[in-house]
Amino acid sequence: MIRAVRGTRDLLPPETETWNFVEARARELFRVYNFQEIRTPILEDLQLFQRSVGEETDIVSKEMFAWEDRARAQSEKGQWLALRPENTAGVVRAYIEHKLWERPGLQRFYYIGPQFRRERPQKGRYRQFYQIGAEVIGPSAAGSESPVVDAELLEMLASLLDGLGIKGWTLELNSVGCANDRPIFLEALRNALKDVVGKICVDCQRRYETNPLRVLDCKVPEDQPIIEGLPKQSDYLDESCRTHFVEVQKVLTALGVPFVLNNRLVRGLDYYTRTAFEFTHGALGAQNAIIGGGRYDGLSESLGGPAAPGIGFAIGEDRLVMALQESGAVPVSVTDIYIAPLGAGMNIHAAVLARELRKQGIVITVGDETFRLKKSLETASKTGARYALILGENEVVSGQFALKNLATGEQVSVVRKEIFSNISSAARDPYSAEER
RNA sequence: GUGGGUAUAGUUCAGUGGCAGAACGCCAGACUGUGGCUCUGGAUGUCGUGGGUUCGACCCCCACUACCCACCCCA
Repeated sequence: MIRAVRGTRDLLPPETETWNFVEARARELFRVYNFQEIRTPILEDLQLFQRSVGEETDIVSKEMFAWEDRARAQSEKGQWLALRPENTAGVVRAYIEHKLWERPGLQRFYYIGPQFRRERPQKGRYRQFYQIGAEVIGPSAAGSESPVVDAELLEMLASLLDGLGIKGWTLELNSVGCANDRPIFLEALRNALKDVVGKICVDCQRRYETNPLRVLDCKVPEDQPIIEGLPKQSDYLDESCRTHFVEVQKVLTALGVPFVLNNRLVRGLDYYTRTAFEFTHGALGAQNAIIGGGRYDGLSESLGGPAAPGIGFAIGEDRLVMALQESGAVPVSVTDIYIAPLGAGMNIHAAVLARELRKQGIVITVGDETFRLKKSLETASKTGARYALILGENEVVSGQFALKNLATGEQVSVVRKEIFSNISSAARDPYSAEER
């Protein structure tokens, strides 16, 4: 048997209803905040990620699907391609490639799509996973560095989670500084670590060499007292970063978005500056981050573009869906009427009637004239139809249709034109969340 | 890449060195034009794969593979 490859999975109904629900809600929210959709290729030049995400990050150094493409000519080498491990780099590449800074004002993009990382799968982590993300980017003169932009983005996310009915999320906030102050902080951190390196866990000893910031993120209980004594990023922010961060918090408070400061919050990608944040949710297992993001004021320049500060986030859609399922409110698809043709020659009458009703927007499933009525009603009931409509010789002759409410068992006799009005009283929004 | 767990029906899982099981689901009948409840019957399977031990292996041993969870790392 051929199976879905490791770390990938099929999303089946009815779960896909939940995915569509989440995406529809996100699109609606993006529309109101004036974000527009951007679709960048899944395949990119490997260099894009080496230069943005960072050559030394785990994502690029060992978790990317990358390969050398076939050479175009015998004398040439192939281009190295990669499946995108995240979408911000692609968006910024497109921003530069199409000179989008020439467009007036701030650019606000959103995307929904698959990303790929060659990691060992576990709960909430897949090799093909889905992100719903957004980016705000533009010249400083357009206001791209404004802390209000940060706060607004966070407020939008809070609205999304609340609007989806997701309970128990936490917004963790930090500032990771900028190119001016980060080297100073790093040096202080290294110095402080030098004295305690023998006392910390083996992973942290390795992090001390590779990525000292990660030590702050350590979860080993024994290390916590030591970490408490280490320098804090917040004490090393330069004046502009500090005021920026304070302003972000002020606006957030004014907007009524709850958050907690977490000066140990570290982002895994090299390009982040200043505001860094994470929305977490309990009951997701070890992978509790549902949204991650932050500012990347230098990214455009490091990719050869103009100065174009920006901020963005990525929602782990797989995890968001899990959180939604935890909260219990997931949408269900509904069949309005199951038409049960009864007896030879009734299929054709059923098909004609189904066409008429569907034109009115009624969701119809049609049975088959060879089915016994008992079986049709049973199938209708099991597949979640609200009504069954019996269509046999009697109905064709009399023009009176037996319309049965499958929930209550009530059955009425109606003429063709009354079918719609009899069921539409319970009309519903296909995207409204209903208790299953 | 590392560690732990798991692998038996469509699903969730029992099971014993000697005939392959339950519940739910599926199909059919009781009830020929009335579902849900009940009852009766039926189909389900290379017992993950490949070796080994044994008269005999779903069971014991070895290897492999896959999945799950966790670590590293990250959404």
